Amino acid sequence: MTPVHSSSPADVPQLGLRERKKIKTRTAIRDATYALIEEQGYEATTVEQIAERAEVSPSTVFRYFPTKEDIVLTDEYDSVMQDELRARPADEPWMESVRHILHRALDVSEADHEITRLRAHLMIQVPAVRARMMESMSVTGRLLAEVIAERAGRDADDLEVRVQTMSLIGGLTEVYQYWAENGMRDDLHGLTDRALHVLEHGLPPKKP
Amino acid sequence: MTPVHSSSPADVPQLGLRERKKIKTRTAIRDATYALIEEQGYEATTVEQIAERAEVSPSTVFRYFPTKEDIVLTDEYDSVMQDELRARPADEPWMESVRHILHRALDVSEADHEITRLRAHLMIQVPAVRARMMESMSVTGRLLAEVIAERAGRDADDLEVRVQTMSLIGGLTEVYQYWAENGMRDDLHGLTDRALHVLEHGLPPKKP
DNA sequence: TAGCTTTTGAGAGCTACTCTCATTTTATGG
DNA sequence: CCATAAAATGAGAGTAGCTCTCAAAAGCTA
Repeated sequence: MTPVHSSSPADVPQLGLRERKKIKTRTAIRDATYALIEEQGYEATTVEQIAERAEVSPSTVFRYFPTKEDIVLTDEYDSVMQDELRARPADEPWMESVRHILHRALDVSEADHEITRLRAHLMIQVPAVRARMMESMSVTGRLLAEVIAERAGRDADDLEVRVQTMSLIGGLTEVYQYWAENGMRDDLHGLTDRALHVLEHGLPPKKP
Repeated sequence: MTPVHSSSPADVPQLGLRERKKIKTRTAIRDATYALIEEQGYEATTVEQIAERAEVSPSTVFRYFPTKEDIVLTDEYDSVMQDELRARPADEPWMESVRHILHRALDVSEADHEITRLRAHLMIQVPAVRARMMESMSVTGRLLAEVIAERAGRDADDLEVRVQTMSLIGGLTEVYQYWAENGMRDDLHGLTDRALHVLEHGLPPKKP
């Protein structure tokens, strides 16, 4: 859900020079982007500026990332989440498994909490980013659906499975949005638990 | 959810000439857009072409619609739905109310089923359109939240209310997507009922 | 070192979208 | 009915995201 971008430069030793350079360029572009956005904001930052600071040509930027939004938003963590979900005991209720990996994902994102916050900020400020984020959430949803389908003994293309999954994604996206709108003060773990409770048992009556 | 664009030209008599012309221009742009998209596809259709066929200048097109996607997607029906939802008996369980207005909305969209299908098609073909549609769904969600909050005796800004609402929206969006992907053969009413059942009672076990 | 493949940069081109300013069109008040 | 204000339009210039092509540079293989 929330990614890591700053890869330690030493953890890929056996790769060829070509591959290593690619990774370097990729992170250079991302870092340049994050820096510029914090200085000037998202819209004010042009791809040309990004290219300049990353010391590559604009063409190269687009070779690495299809759109400007993707520079900020791409995770490589979807499949990791999927694997972790699969690693949970097969007889565990899937909602319980989801709860587990969500909290794990939150732990990871806390390590990168600068970026988590920047993204949250962009999400409520920049419509294009929000839209792109929803896109990527629905991709995550597809992966989730496969695992949920396994557990439920159903097909991943099942309407029921897909609806269940995307309703989950929708609810969780709203948690993030809520958190961002309220100044990122609340504890995301707590909010997530409240959300999962609603999704499992429906709206509890009254309270305020 | 799905809008009407072709407004009968006679149902706005007491409006000034100015207002009438505006409406005419608006629908001219929309009709031109729909026609061109069916002839050439979405991407191949430029705003310049749209302007030409609608007999206005490109500037005017952008004065009426902020983005190209909006020409295809803007509904004026959100507030109508909200009103209808409010008109339901106050003691009716809100899920039941939602079911009612969804089926009503589907009836309306059947009247315009050309456009409903075109949109569904664009939704699975054009990422930008899909993204924009999700945006507009989440706006609908905000309106829904207000009514659901009333019924549940809660605040519309409540995390619980917002999560419930957006999970509903997420699930329903997936119904539309499912329908589009499967050649728009199924009955949307039936699919919607199945979705609502999942959202209310969770994933039923096994079946295929 | 030679020859092959991959990556990069330069640059041209398209289109969505914005802004400004002059011109036309509609509304209004005397 | 005309003069004047207000609103809508068109023309045009400009920005930026994004695509494509082609030739030069860099890494790989023998």
